[in-house]
Amino acid sequence: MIKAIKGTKDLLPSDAPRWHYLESIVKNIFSNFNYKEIRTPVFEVTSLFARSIGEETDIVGKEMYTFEDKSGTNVTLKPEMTAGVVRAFIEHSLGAQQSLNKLFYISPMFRQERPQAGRLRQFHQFGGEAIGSASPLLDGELIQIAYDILKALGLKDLTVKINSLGIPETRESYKNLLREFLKDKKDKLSEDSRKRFDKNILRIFDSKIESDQKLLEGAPTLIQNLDEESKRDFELVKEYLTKVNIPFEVDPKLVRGLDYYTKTTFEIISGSVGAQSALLGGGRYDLLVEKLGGKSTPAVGFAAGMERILLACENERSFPIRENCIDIYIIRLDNNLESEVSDLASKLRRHNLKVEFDYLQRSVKAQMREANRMKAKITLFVGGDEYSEQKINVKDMYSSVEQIIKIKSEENDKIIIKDIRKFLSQVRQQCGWMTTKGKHCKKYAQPGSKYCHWH
RNA sequence: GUGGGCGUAGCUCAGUUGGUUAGAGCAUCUGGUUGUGGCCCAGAAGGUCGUGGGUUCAAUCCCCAUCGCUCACCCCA
Repeated sequence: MIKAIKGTKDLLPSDAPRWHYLESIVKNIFSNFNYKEIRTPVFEVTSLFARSIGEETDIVGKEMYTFEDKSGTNVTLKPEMTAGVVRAFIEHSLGAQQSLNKLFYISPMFRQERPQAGRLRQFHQFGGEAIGSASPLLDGELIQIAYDILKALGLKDLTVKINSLGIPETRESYKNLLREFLKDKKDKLSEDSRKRFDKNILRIFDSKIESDQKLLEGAPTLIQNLDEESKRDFELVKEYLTKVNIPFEVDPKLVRGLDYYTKTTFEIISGSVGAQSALLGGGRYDLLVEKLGGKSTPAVGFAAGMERILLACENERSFPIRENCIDIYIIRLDNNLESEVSDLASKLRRHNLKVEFDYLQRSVKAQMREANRMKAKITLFVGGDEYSEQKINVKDMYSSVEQIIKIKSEENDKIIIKDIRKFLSQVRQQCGWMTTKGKHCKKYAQPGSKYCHWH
């Protein structure tokens, strides 16, 4: 049996409602803040990522899906979105048409890591990028968008962490301070942290090893050593968050791995997923546009892991999924009426009704079971005496009330549509089929029940 | 790349301290009177016990290898 590649997952029909729900919230909230969607190719020239994310990072160093295409071009499946967005921004001179571009995206990403809970080789991110302004209002705005999306999904166990990395000059001098501080303790650091000491000393703060953290006690923090402008901007970000009621923690250890960050960085972590607890992360990247060959343009953005978010939602049972009901199931009473049933279904479907019928020549009982399973609001019975009198039996599946209605006038089919619609809307009103408050749907939507989508 | 755990039906899992035709629940299908669902009842279908070797009269069970899944480290969303 051929199986999906390691670290990739099929999103099956039963998963689709959750994803649609998440995507609709993302689109809605971004749209309230007037962010426009951008879609860039899934693969790009490899050098784009090497230059933006940083040669030294693990992403570029060992996690990219890189290959030569038939023309010999070295291409890479995108491991993150910012590089591609900035490339598109520059290539299409978006900055010339509009001084500030507020963009969002939803897209698959690829990184060849060992899979684990909340980590896949093909995964999905949504995110936002505001390119063209250095205003800390945008830092705050993006954190607010991110936070509001997670809240809209019903998530509770969230922590917003923020920090500032300052500008490269102050960061370099701070690194020297830290190097000085740790110099004598280097031998006592873990092996990984010793590597970080040489490669990217700031990342020692990320170490999960207790002894490393102990050695860091009393270390100078980056945030105390910021330049005046970064300090002021950071204050403004905090002010923004306070005003919009977003609880946050200043975490001087929040370093983040991508080379292009400057000033504000942030992360939102969840206590309801596994070890990979960062649901999203982002920050300012004021130098990246210029580095990639554009005009010097400040920017800020974030990226959110959709699988991780959905994992947190499932663990917290944070939102119920509305049962997928159909409007009408047509029952065929005589097997030789197959084409009539199909014909009727086609007409109803063209009237924007969700209609299903049996394609397998099954018995009436089996058809009814199917109608019940699909949670049809009403069933139509086609056949028998009524049908020869141009009438059909309509049944409200919730109350079991049946009614004979005329199916055809001499002139056209419009009358039946009208009557069926009327019956359907009565059914909806009577028992609240369309809402989760309705008795029937309530039964099916109970979290933990076997009818619930959460498993 | 490193380390731990696990592979029995579509799903969730029993099982045999090695011994005849490998089980359950859920799901699926068919029935329970001529044209009616949910509950209930009856029946059916569905498994090379991950794969390949080895030990043995005999392996789903013991040993080895391999593959897959999973969790954690690294790193990151």
